[in-house]
Amino acid sequence: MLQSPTDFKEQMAEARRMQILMRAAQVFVEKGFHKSTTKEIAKAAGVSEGTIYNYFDTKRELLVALMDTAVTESLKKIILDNPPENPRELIAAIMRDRYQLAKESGHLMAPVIAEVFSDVELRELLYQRVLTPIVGHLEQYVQTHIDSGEFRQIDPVIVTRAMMGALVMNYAIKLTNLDPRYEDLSEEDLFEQVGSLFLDGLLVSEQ
Amino acid sequence: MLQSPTDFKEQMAEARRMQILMRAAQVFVEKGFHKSTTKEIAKAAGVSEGTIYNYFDTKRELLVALMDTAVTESLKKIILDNPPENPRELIAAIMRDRYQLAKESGHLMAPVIAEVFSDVELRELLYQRVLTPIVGHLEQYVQTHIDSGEFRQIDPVIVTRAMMGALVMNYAIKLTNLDPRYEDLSEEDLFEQVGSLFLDGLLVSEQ
Amino acid sequence: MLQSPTDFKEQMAEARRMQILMRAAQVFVEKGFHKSTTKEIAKAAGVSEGTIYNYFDTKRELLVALMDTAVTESLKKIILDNPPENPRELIAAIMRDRYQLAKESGHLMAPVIAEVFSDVELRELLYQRVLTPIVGHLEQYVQTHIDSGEFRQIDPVIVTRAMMGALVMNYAIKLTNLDPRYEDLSEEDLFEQVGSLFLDGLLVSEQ
Amino acid sequence: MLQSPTDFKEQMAEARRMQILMRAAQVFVEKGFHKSTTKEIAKAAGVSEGTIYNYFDTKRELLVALMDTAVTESLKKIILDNPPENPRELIAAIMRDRYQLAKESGHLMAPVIAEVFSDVELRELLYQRVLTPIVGHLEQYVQTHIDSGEFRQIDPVIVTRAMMGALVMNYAIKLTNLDPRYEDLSEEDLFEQVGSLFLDGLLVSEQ
DNA sequence: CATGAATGAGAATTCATTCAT
DNA sequence: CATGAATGAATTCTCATTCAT
Repeated sequence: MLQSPTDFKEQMAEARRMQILMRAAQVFVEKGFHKSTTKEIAKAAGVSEGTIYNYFDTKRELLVALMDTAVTESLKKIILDNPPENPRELIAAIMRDRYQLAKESGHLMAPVIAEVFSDVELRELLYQRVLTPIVGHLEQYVQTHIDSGEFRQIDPVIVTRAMMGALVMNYAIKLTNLDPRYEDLSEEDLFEQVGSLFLDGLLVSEQ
Repeated sequence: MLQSPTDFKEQMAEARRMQILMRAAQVFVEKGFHKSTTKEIAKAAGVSEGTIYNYFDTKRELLVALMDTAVTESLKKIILDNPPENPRELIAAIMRDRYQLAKESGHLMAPVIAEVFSDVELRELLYQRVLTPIVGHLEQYVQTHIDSGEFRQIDPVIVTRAMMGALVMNYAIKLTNLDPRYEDLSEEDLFEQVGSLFLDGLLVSEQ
Repeated sequence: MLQSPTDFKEQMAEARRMQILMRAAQVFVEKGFHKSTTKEIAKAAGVSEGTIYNYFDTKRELLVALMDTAVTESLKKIILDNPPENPRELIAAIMRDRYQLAKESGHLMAPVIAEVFSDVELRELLYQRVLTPIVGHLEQYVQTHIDSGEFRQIDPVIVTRAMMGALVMNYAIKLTNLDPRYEDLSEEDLFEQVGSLFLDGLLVSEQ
Repeated sequence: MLQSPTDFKEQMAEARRMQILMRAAQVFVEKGFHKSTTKEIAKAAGVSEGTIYNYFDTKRELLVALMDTAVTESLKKIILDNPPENPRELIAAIMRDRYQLAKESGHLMAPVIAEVFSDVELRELLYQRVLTPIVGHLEQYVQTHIDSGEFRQIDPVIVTRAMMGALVMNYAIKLTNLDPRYEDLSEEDLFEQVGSLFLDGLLVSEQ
C-alpha cells in the first residue's frame, strides 16, 4: 500500500524534528541549556539555525519537547505485562527497569532537571507528566500490598518518592563519577542494596 | 573596649558582602541563576552594580560563595553534642535537623543545585564540601551499628546517599507544593515515615 | 557568464566586510581607536553592532585587518616596472609614490600606528608586514649603488629607515596642519627637498 | 635660614606630585595609556586612588603633565654653552645629546606620542612645546650655516624635521628590538651614520 | 521548507571619578 | 590631605530570533 504524499512528508518532518531534538539534547548535556547556543545546536544537527525554528518555536521549546520525549520513552518501558508476584523480585525488576531507562534516556533529562529549579512550569510538567506516571504504578502496587497486609502501614506516596530520590541520588553519583567508592559497584549490586534497604530496612529483624 | 579601625572596616566589609550575597541568593531563588541579572541583584541588594564587583569577582562567584555559606551553616547544625542512643530517635533527630537546615538555608541551595547539572566544578565542590560532610557522620554511625550487629550488612555509603535522596525528593515536593497530597502532611509525619521506612523497611516482619 | 551563487555570496560578504572596515577606519581616524565605540562604528557603517561581529571577531581585529589592507595597498603601489636610472629621479619617484600612498591610505594607518606604541604584537606586525616590504626595495637599491660605487659606504638599513622617518615626520606635520610654515609648501617641493637632502647632504661640496 | 612651613609643604606636595607622575608614566609605558587603570597607577605610586585626584584633575592630565615634564627635561639638556664650531662635531653632539634625552626620558614620551594620534590638543601641545623648542636651535644653526654659505640652500624647517624623524625612527626600531640587524649597532655608530648621511648625503662627491 | 545574514536588546564587567570619613 | 568604598555610565560582545532569498 502506498503512503499518501502527505504521510510521507509528515514522517520526514517528524524525523527531522527528532533529529534536531536529539542533537540539541546532546549539546544541552555537554554544555548545559544556557551555555548552548542555537548556532551550536544547528551545527550539531546539520541544519541551519532557521530550520530549527521551523520545528520549534523557541529554544526553550526544545527543553519541553525533550521532556515529552522522556514521557513517551518512560511509559513504553514500564513493565506491567507480567509482574512478578514476589515483592522482592518486583522491586528489583522495577529498579532494573528504571535504571535502564536512566541509562538510556536519563542523561537527556539532566538539562531539563537543571531548568526545573528555576522554571515553575517546567517543574510541574516534569512532576505530573514524567515522575507521577513513572511512580504511579509502583504507588498502586505498594498500596495493594499494604492493603493485603504484606507491607506495613506507610504512606505509599512518600515511600515511592523516597525510592525515586534514593535511586536518583545514587545513580547520579555513580554516573557522574563523583565518588570513587562507586567505581567497583556493579549496577546489580546497587539496586540489590537499595531494594533490600527499602524492603527490609536497616534493622536486623528481632525475631 | 574599642575596636581597631581595621577591625571595624573589616566587619563592615564582611557585612556588606553578606548583604549582597543574601540578596543575590533571593534573586537567584526567584528567577534562577541565568535569568537573574547583575542589575537586578544590585537593585535587590540596594547597591550599585559596580559595588557587587568590589566583593565578588564574577557573577558565578556569588554561586560559589553561596555554597560556601551553606557549608558553614550546615556544619554548625550537625547535632553531635548528645546523640540519642536509640537509633530510631537518632535517625529522627538527624532528619529533623536536616529538615530544619533545608527550611532555613536549603532554598538558597536550589540555584546552586540547578547549576550543578551543567557545571562539573560546582558539582564536585557541592558533593565534597557539602554533601559528604553532611552525611559523613551518619555514614559512620551506620557503619558502627553494622559492626555492632544492630544494622544489617549493607553498604553505608549507598544507604546514606539513599536517605539523602529520599529526604531531598520528599522535601522538594513538599516545599514547592508540587503535590497536593503533601499539603496535610506535617513535617513530623514526613520524617517519621521516612525514618521508619529506612529502619524497618516495607515488609512486615515475619516473626 | 553566470556566477555561481557561492561566488556571489562570497563577493557580497567581502564587500560588506570592506564596507564595515573602511567606515570603522574613518571613525578610528576621527576619534582614535579607544574612543571609538562599536556602536559608533556600526552606525557609521550602516549596520547593526551584531553585524560587525559577523565579520570581525573583536574590535581589535578591525585594526589588524586595517593594517593588512594597508599592506595590500602599499605593495600594489610600488613602482618597479621601469625604474628610472638616475638616482635623483628614482628617489623622487619613490617619494612621490610613497606620498601618494600616504595621502590615499596613510590616514587609515594613523590609528594603527597609535596603537603600535602600546601593542607589541601590532608593532611587530606593522614593522614586518608593512614597513619592511615598503622599504625593502629601496634598501636593495641603495645597496646596489653602494656596491657600484655611486653611493658612499653607509648602512642601507639605517639609511632607508632614516628616509622613512624623515618623510613620515614631514608628511605628518603637513597633513595635520601642525606648522603654518608647511602651508605654502607644495608636495613636489617637499620631496624634492628631502630627496636632495638625502642625496647630497647639507654640506656644500668642497671641490 | 628656616623654610617657612608653607614652602616645606609646597615642596612636599611637589615631590608627591612627581612621585605619582613618574610611577604613572611607568605604568603607561608598560601597558599603554588606555589599558592603565587609575587603580594600578595608585598602587604603583603607593597612594590611594583618591590621592591621585588631589594632584591631577583627570587621568588625561597625567599625560599632559608628563609632556610638560619632558619639555623641562629636554630644555635642560640642550647644549648651547659652548657649541663646537665644526658642523660635523656639532651635529654629532646634538645627536648624542638627543639620544641621551631619548634614553633617559624618551620612553616616558611613548604613551604621550601614542595619544597624539587621536588627540588634536595633545598633538599641538607636543609639537609646539616639545618638538619645536628641541629643534628650534638646530633650525637656527642650520639657517646660520646656510647664510654663511657652508650649507646648501635648503629649507631648514624641513631639514630639521627630517633629522628628527630619521633619528626617532631609528631610535624606535633599536629601542624596541624590532629588527635584529640593529642589535650589533652601537649608539655611536648609529648617530655617526645618520649624522654623516645628513651632512654628506648618499652620493659620492664627484670632485 | 531551508538558509544564514542581519538584527538589537541585553548581559557582564570595567573604571574614572567622587566624597564621606 | 589621604583614603578607598561606592558609583553608574559606558563598553564590548553574545545570541535568540526574524525574514528575504
